[in-house]
Amino acid sequence: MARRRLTRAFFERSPVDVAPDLLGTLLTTVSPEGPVTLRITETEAYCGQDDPASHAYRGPSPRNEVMFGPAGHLYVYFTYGMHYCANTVCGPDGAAGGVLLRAAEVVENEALARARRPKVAQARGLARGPACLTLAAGIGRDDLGTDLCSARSRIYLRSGGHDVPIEAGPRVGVSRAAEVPWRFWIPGDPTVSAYKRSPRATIES
DNA sequence: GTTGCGATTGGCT
DNA sequence: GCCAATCGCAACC
Repeated sequence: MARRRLTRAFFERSPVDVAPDLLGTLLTTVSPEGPVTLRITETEAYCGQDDPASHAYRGPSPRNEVMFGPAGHLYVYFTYGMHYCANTVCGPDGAAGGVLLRAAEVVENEALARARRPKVAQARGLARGPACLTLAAGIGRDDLGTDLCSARSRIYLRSGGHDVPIEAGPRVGVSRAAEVPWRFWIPGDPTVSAYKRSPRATIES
């Protein structure tokens, strides 16, 4: 039987609880070329205005306003002048929590994922890294604000149906709150991205 | 108005 | 391992 979409209640919890629970879940994006499904293998939690590393730390702005809205929506941001990254909004309205989807394994329609990532040789590299994941899934600027819990959205998450092992450690590439262990991954999975500490990383409370 | 740099990636040394 | 690519945001002047 088909698995149901993850519920609003799933996302209304703290991002620190949601992030590990997203490991092993299935992200499907439906486009005119067909569906692609990814099994999430790596995530990071960002805790709104309590978290110096979060885009929401300094309060609402045109860029981050989706994070301040209801849980279960997609926050897509553009960075380094060329990449998109995707988060699920988490926590109660206004808390501005989010979980960054960092890496995944392609489990349905690898052919389409490969067409979107023509230079990648190995299957495990198709969605290895947050900007690679959005490319393989076909997620971009237009998907900002998508309600993942709506029955009609073209992007949704479902339970993978299995418990998975989980490890936690510091987040990749953040220059503030660099020691907080809010990155979660499936240990040993070849699609998990390489850890890189930010060259400007400092410790904050 | 100007400047510095980012929740990154891939190509080159 | 190092660094360029490339642009929007936000901090500063």
